[in-house]
Amino acid sequence: RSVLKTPLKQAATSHSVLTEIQPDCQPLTTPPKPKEILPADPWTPTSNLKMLISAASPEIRSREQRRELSNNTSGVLQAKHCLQEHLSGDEYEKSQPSRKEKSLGLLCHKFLARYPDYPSTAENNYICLDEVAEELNVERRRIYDIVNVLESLHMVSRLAKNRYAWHGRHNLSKTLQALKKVGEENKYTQQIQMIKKREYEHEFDFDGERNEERARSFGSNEHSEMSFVELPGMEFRAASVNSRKDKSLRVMSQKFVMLFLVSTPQIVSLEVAAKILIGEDQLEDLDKSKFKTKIRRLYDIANVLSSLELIKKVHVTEERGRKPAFKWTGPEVLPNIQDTKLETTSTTCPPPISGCITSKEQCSKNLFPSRGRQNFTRHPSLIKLVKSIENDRRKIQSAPTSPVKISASTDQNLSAFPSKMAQVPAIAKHQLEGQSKKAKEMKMKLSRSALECNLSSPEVVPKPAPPRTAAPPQQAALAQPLGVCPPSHSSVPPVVLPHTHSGVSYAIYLHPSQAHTVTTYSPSFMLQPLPCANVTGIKSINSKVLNKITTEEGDNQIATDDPTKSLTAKERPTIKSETSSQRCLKRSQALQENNLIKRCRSDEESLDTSLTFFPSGYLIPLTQCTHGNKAGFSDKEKAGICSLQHTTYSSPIAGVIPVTASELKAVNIPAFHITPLNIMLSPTSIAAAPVLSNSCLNSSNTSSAQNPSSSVLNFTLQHVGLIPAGVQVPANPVLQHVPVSSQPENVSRSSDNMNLQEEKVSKNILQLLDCGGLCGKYSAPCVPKEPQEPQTVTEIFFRTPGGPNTVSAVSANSDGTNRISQGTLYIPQRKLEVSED
DNA sequence: TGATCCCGCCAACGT
DNA sequence: ACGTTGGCGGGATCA
Repeated sequence: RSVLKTPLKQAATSHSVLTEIQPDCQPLTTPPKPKEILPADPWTPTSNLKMLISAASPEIRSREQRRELSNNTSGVLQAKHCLQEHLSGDEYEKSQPSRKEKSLGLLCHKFLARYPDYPSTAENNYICLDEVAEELNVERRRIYDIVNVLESLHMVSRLAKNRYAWHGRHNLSKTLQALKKVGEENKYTQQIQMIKKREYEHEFDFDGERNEERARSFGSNEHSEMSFVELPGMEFRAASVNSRKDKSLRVMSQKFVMLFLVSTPQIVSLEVAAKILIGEDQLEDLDKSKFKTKIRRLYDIANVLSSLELIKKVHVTEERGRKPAFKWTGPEVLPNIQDTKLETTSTTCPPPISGCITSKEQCSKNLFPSRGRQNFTRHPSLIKLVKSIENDRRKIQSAPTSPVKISASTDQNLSAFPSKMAQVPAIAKHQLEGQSKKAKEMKMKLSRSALECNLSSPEVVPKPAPPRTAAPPQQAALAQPLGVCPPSHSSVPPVVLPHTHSGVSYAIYLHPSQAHTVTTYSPSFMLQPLPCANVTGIKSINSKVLNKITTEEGDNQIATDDPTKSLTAKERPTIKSETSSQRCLKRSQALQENNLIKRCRSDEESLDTSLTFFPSGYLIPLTQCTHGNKAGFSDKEKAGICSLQHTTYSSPIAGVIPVTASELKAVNIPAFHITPLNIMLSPTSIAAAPVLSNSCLNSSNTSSAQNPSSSVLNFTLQHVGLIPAGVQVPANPVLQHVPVSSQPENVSRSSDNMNLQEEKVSKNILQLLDCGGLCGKYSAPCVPKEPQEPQTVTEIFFRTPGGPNTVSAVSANSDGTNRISQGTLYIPQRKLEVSED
């Protein structure tokens, strides 16, 4: 196997070049293109690092090195250090390339070093694959691996053959948001849970039934086909050029990223990822070879993502042993973009049906074309939902907490938006990252104990979270770390809160994932923009799979860690900047309300349901679109994305269904079985908690908004009576399970039970919804006919427009009473440990 | 050994 | 037909 293929150009320069050592930064052998490098924010630690790396010799080999590299600030220094040492000492050493020196990760670093993170729009950042390959002395094949992954993040886009455009991280936050959304729609969280559970149960499938059942339940298989997720601004370019089926790396990369974004701990093991990625297509024939191949590919992707510092390798230790996994170290992704503000906002809603919607849809349609026939049938599996929401501009005070820092930096997020703001220093980002890193782990351990207590009732002390004050956020933050119950709560005894208002004024949006087969594109239900800006979403997730499966992985445990970290650094970021940025966006001011658009795919199986509550009096069902099965989203995905930009959308079809709480009841809501939670709520009480925050789409860095929102959310919830005072809902988005016990004493009950209950609940809810006509057919097929038992628990998420900030669980009793567990968020866990390295 | 993952054959695509 | 992409999996390295 001599060199057959190597392209001419490259052939000449052997990889030997790589080996060469350059003491200094100056890249001798591989001259980086100066021009490109310059533009970006040279000064960020990262950039420096990159420079070093690029210049540096391959000497750097040990993992430590890599790690260092990935680390931000400190990393730079260390890296230097290391480099120097190595150079001097080891030069003679194995000149041979050593595998590591040829690693994709290193290559990727070099590649990235060539381009600025945030290229100015002015200059044209074109990438010529040939040139790059040549300069980096690698086969072009390798470059493809890198570029494909970058493409998946929209950091580059193909312009033409052999030519790509470099976008850097400008689109990153948007992309991540989009991916997160899609991931949620795909129910990846559930899939993950399921897989974990299976493993846990011993892979043996004795209980084929169950597995099967589960599998179907979330229709994991089907989902899979989703295709490449496009970003609004970039779609065309990319699409135009890429006709090839995006099958693997690109899509796989996106999916992989999605897994991180939807996982609470944000840690994904390769095994799980591989299974999910495979599983989608084909159910269970986990071929060994296939699995192996998938893993290989995942490593390739992971290497690139690691170079981007989006993930980092860790090991999850479970009962079974250590498993390789990766932890998300990238920016926190704001759940959405929407936001809402509160009461004030423009009451004027944008026209529900207005053209925007249509345009959007069309957009989506256009995008989807490639996929082909699948669409036709009612099975628009393709349809995904898009929630778009944007808006907000002024977020009231919500920003409160956000102090300073970010102010200046507009952040990448901004960049997402068009134009011209391109160059924002990434500094803020770095800062955030750096902060985040710090102590998470330690905290986690501490917090871990807290986790144990699933239910505790919060003490009575109500802590009013002032909607707008800054202070609250902190609390929220604390709570979040675990995602579970905040320590404080744990000790607290369950209290039942009277739900104060059963105010009529809230609307509930449901988007059952599969609710209807939507013939039309439109999601079966649309949200109407209500006068009130705020919207809170409640999502019930079918816990069937989820809950039961306690995570086998350390994820849960890990959760502790992450949250902590996230709290510290990330949340901080102010929101203000965002605001500003946003205003730039659309003038859709009127539209501001968030909109959610979701397409539903009629997946019978899927059980998810999400509810969004609006403070308005309307009950509006949303489709959740889990988009369907296989078809997922095709390139056209973008449609969804597009939606983002539009502030409001109303579903073309469905329109709004006004329902008052009472009506709701009438509708059968009673069916809602909510498990006995600590708090009782009348159905009506479920009202939405108005949330303030949020918003800004692309605002600042990473995570920011959550605190404020969470605080607001908490406040709201408390106010509304959904949660007892004093209870804080974690800001952390994603799914959280809340254990609910019918009786206080049950607190200690096993998770399993809880899970069961939850499942039931969800089912009940679904049924209920179905009855109400909210869910459409969805329930029947999906939900087993089990009689509802009084105690079931469902997870419900309260989502602030800004993001999935908070979650709380709500359970319903057959008696029609709704209760919310107090602040206890339960996350199933197993003892897992995550170790870096 | 198992975890990683480099290497490059070769098929699908594009032009 | 030839060049570009990139799926795929053998098998070398690493840990």
